[in-house]
Amino acid sequence: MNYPYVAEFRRALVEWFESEKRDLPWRHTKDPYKIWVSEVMLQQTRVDTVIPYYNRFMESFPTLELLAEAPQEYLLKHWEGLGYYSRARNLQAGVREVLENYGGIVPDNRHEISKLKGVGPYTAGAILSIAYNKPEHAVDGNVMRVLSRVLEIHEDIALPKTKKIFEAAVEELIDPEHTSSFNQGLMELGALICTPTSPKCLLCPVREYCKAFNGGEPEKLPVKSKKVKMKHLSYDVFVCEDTEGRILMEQRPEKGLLANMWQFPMIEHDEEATLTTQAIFEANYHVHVNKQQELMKFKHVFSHLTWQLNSYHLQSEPSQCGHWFTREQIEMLPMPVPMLKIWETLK
DNA sequence: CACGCGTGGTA
DNA sequence: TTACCAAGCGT
Repeated sequence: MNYPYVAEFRRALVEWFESEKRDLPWRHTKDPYKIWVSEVMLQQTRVDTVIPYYNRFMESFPTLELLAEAPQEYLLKHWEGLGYYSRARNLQAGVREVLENYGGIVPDNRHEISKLKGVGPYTAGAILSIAYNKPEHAVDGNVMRVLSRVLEIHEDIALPKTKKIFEAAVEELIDPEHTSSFNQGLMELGALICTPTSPKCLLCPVREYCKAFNGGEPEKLPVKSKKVKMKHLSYDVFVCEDTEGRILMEQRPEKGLLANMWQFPMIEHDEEATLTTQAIFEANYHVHVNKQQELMKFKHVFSHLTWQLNSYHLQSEPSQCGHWFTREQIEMLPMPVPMLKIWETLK
């Protein structure tokens, strides 16, 4: 790699991290299970968002055994609002693998830990370096941004193959005596100093060893291509309440978007089209509707698509078909954010 | 490899 | 408002 300041870079980064690191809940433990949970929650998710979820999760599932035994609906309720719900199912599957195949001890080597569901190259390296002090790379978006600037790497970080370049770089740079602080230091630097826009170079502990800073244009890095094409879908959503106060719910399929989450019945219609007729709803869900009133209309944006939701409150006769719940029971069901919005409005 | 998979914050 | 993100992984 031909980077002349390895020793100085390590020392400056580790010392900065030790003195400036944020006080975060998962930094009070070296329990590999807890580090694992924190790393999964942090995937594509902001620190401030994760903190309350992590704390609540550890109150309910302080050990790997308790998580392994949890009913999936109870687990998903703890993940409700955090997004990427397959992370929760994969985490539980991974924990069960550890109990079955490794005697309840999280593996301390990349080969075995990488076999666990939901543990990819980044998460493996993070657990190994933070919990076990192993000199393993943990390359995420922060690390690629920081090192693209420090080393002036112009490869497109949106391309999967580019990550190999950064993993190789970390393998050379990593401080073998302080693997945890080194890896976390790179990420903390990316989060606090070496930010995507307007990096705070004058506060950076490694600016003297940064090629982009010395070259003058750290904001031009990293190079990142790739645009996302959005799909738009429109639905009518029906909060159908019978004369006994029970409300009709449905569970989403076990694969795909919002898998296994609960929702009020939804019927898709093409853009700008008329609302679903009461007759169509009655036919689809086998209920007799007495009254219908508009609830709220709003847009919900996912990473790769948007929903236009028009919601209605229906009064119906009791029915034997479908899943009907009391208001108290609905509070226990894991629901995605757009359904929670409708629910909060109705209450 | 490209794409599917949530949500809330920010320029 | 649109765009782009923020500690990725599975398929």
